[in-house]
Amino acid sequence: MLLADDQQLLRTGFKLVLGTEPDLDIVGEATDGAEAVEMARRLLPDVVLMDVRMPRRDGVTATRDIVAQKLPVRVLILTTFDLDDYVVGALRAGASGFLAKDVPAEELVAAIRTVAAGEAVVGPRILKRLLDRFATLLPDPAAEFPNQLASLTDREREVLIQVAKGLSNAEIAAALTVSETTVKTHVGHMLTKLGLRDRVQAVVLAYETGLVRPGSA
Amino acid sequence: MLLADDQQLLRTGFKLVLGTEPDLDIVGEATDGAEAVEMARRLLPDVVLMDVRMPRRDGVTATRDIVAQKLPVRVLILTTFDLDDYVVGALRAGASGFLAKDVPAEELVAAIRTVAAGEAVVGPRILKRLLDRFATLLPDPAAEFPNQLASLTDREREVLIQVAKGLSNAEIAAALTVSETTVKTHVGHMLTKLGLRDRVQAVVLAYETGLVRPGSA
DNA sequence: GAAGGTGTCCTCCCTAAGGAGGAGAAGAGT
DNA sequence: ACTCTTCTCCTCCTTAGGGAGGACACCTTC
Repeated sequence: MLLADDQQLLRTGFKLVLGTEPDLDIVGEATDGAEAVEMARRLLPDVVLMDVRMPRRDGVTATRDIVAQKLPVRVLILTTFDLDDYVVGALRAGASGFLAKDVPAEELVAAIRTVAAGEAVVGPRILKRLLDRFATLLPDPAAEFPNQLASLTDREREVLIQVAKGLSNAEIAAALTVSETTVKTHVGHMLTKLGLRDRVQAVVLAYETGLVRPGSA
Repeated sequence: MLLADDQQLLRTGFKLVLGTEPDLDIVGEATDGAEAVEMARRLLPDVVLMDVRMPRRDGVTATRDIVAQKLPVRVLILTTFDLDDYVVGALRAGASGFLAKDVPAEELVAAIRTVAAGEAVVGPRILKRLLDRFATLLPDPAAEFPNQLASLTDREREVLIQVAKGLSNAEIAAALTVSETTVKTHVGHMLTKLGLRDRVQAVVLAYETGLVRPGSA
């Protein structure tokens, strides 16, 4: 395990707590982000305990570097304040967990073992916020399609999906084995029902409502 | 606390485990989703332990109902298999936590207390998946756009973004304060560079590559 | 100063797309 | 039986979109 925190006092505290656990070894201590990256690469610890706020290089970008190098190293972020910005940034950077620094010792120890096992840990308060935010970001698979799409007939919705794949009317006709005229009729009805001008806007709406999603193509 | 699970055996198991905790009372047991909603409203437990898969009404929609009624009740979802779909759905529904049913007893107890305190709990394996997914959902400024988009000039990419909003050439021209001819030139170049046939396919590509994302419109 | 890239604009031309309007067949509901 | 909806297909017409090809201005870079 690698300790990365600029506060000497805090490092000492961690060493005290973790020293009682025979299976957890502190193989090094870094006092800033740049040093943390260097030591992670050299010492290959299972886990890096990384403070977010550090001189020279903050914990988030340091995490990004470590993860980008594809080292067999998991990063557990420690924060004094559970600010969303840090958490989201660290998440993107590829951190395996986040804990507030005020966690009880046993929880910290348990968290380190969990992260070392390749799973994730997030402190409860932070998790709460994260989930709230996550919920608003996520498309809802179970949700009914808001109002508008409901007015479409099955066939029209089907055509819309084909349109949202980037297919021309002729291609859709071939795919559904109907005439191009029929496709044009469906497309026309679909557009007026949805109040759209052209198929381009239909594609946008399909993505925005979640009728189709990136990656499902 | 309210137990909602259609398996009698499982309910008994939970009662055994939770019975040893003096501060945790099971105030009721529901055997399906509809019943769970009704009992939650009537008994107002601090926490509902809810199975995802239940007859009549699955745990996710039941959770949605409970949350929608703004009851002072937190829902902790239990899953046998940590399938993403359930987790995402439950999240959207407003659940406060998710645990796999194979958690150790102490963890379950701790989780219930955490959820009762208004914070969130997610089992480590599930959390890992969730974080991975979350990370991909978040815009990552550091990621290069995969190959193709890189060949576009700034202006062409800018035009593509406008196209992906569903705007016509004339509208784009107005938005960028250039002539429509210019826009057509950019669109044409953009299409040939990306090997696309028309603007519809351009929209699809914009969404699929993450150049634009659902919700950012 | 020449060359390449970019951004701006033009004309000429052709086709896919979309609107209007109508029509027949099959099924569900009254 | 009758109506409503959906799906199917048609014609006629207009236009936005896209391809080809060229032109000019402004940068950097060599």
